[in-house]
Amino acid sequence: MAQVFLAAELSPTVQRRVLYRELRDRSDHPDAEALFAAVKQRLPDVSLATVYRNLRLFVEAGMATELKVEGSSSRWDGNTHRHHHLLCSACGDVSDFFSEELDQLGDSLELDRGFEVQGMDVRVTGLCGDCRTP
Amino acid sequence: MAQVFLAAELSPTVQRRVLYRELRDRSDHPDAEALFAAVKQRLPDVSLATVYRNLRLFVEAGMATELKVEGSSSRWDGNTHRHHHLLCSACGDVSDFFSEELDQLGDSLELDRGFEVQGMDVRVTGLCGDCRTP
DNA sequence: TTTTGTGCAAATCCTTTGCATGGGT
DNA sequence: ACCCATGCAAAGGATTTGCACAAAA
Repeated sequence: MAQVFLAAELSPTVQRRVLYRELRDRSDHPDAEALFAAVKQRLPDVSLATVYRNLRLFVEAGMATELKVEGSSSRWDGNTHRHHHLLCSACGDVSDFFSEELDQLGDSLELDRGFEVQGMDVRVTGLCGDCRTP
Repeated sequence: MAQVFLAAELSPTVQRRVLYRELRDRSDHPDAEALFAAVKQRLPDVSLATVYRNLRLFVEAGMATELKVEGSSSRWDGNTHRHHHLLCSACGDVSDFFSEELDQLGDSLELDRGFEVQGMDVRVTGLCGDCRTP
């Protein structure tokens, strides 16, 4: 993990390390409050402001992504590999999915207006396994 | 336009008709403030609350879509045809694009966990024509 | 006259910021 | 000592809500 902070030119404070580890190790795209609660278990005095401040820094450094979805506050994503999202319209759950074909198609998209592609996020909405058959 | 309101079971008040028309006739995915300003030209006494209230109703009725993008307030989209979005990371511009292949691929996506697909929004980020070569 | 929609203002939620303190080098 | 990150509390922006009045049925 040390290299990550080194590369990002961010000093690896305890708060940052605990926050980053939490974000990286879970795949449920938590919001700031959830991360705050998790970090607080280890660092009872941490503040919500610190969580927000550092999430912003992580995003700037490419260590994380902000995911704004309707119906909730921003979700945060520590997965830096190319991937896309499944959004459950019933429970609000967000999960990752990967698709070779989609990525290839994305790379070769013919876009008019000379748009220069930097990235792509596919959001598939629907019902997750749990919500489909209760 | 009357049928749209009929189908949505929304009474076609002046405010709603002006707002809907504005939203439907522009493709720049305006935010609530921009729509408010536009509607105000015709209805000087309209309130921002009415704009927000009705946008929500439009979305519930499937007449519009909310588009939460980072770095700005919610954008609203009156295009009800299947389409995707180009987001310019420089100027914040949002535009539509269409792709047969993408839609077909989306329809046939093999998703594990028994996810039942309802819709798909592809967000391509990058530089729009204007920002690419200034 | 009953219902429904509106304008206004206040409230709420999420996120950011200013500032004094504390920790690390 | 210096600098940067933190905690706290206050500020800020976007959106929603309560309420009294107006419009429509």
